[in-house]
Amino acid sequence: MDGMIDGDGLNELAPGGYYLALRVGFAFPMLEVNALPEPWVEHYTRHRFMLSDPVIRWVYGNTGATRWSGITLDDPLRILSCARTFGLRYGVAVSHFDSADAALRSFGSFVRADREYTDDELHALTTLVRNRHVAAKPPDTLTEAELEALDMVRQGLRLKQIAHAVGVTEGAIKQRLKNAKGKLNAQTSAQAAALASKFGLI
Amino acid sequence: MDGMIDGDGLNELAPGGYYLALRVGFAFPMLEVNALPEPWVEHYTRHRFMLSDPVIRWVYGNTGATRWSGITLDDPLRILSCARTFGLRYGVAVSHFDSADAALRSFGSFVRADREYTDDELHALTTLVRNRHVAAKPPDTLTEAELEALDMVRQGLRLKQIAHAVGVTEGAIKQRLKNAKGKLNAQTSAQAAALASKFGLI
DNA sequence: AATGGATTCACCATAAAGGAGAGTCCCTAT
DNA sequence: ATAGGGACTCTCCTTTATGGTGAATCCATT
Repeated sequence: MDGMIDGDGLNELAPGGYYLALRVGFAFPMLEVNALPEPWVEHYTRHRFMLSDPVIRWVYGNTGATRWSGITLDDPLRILSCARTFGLRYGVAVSHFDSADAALRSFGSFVRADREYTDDELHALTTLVRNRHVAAKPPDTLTEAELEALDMVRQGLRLKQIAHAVGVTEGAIKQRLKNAKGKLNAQTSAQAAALASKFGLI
Repeated sequence: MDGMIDGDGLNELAPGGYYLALRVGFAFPMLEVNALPEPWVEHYTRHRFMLSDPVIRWVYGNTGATRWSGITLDDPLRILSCARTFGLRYGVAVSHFDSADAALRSFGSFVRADREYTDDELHALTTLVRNRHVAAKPPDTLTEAELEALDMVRQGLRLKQIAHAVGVTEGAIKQRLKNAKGKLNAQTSAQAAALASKFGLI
């Protein structure tokens, strides 16, 4: 339903579930993918584990990859052992930090129940997070006029209304939307507006 | 540009800026509004203050409202005094927890530079966060068929393609989208899809 | 001065979206 | 049982969006 494809073996690398937070800025990520088991998500949410979670604290304080078992931060709420009771036994945390790119971070947590992760898998997951981080980068080539038109489409205005509000002809708005669709690789204005919104461009 | 209106006096209550995270679930909110001063946002982001920020830790551990000056949690990175150097002098933290509503929390941080907040203002901000929390609640009356159609609109499919993929007539898809627009109070399918996406419905 | 890019606009044909109305199916409350 | 209500379906018609083509303008770079 989501249209997300698994071209990078994520389902095989994390058969027990995973969590991805891509392009975290001030506090929260532009894109969040939560494929952890629902019971654990429910329990984690209800107990507000995030700020105490050693995995979260590790990815905020480090760059690279580590097995959960290699995290030496204290765990007063015993969140990691609690996770095991939900079947989340072996895990890897990956943190990617791209200082050149607006200080945006991406991180992921990956789980399997059968055995500890290998060094190769750690490396593969590091690469995966980096690739997803790059893939989630929004295009920066859209002009102000194009973004303005997209934003008004998102708000439910018609081309005629947009043209009148902006003070140009309807043809100009069409052209702006057409350009925007091309740059966002979108088939329709609705998709382009949704993409621009998801990317935080509007 | 965003269409957000200030019908609740937020600009007067927080002349120095504010931050709102509405309907926080597993880790991240459905809606984030960051109206803090840009230099502070930049500094805060680059230093990854969030997990250490006593204000964030307070809202995650409490319900209600407090002045920043009344937060007794330790502040090893001296984030609050650092904030003062950016002009964020007096602040209020509000945390709203609605256990009856899927364990979703909302919180906000509000700033003014001229004087400490009054009790009345604390109360007003508490009400404001609760109202915003409720207002951000997505409608739950959309049917599966309607959400399916909206999701395919968001992905850039045409009505004809949607109808063919789903196995119904184009007219049926139009009706589903019409119903969805009514329920979401949207003028166009593009707006409806963007709204449903923002609400996390699709 | 020339090149290229971005923007703006017009015109036309076609495709898609939107609106009104009515019928069917199914579940529920009277 | 039966009268609603909601979801779903469909048709007919109107309005709107999209795609293609061409062209003029403005601007920064070469």
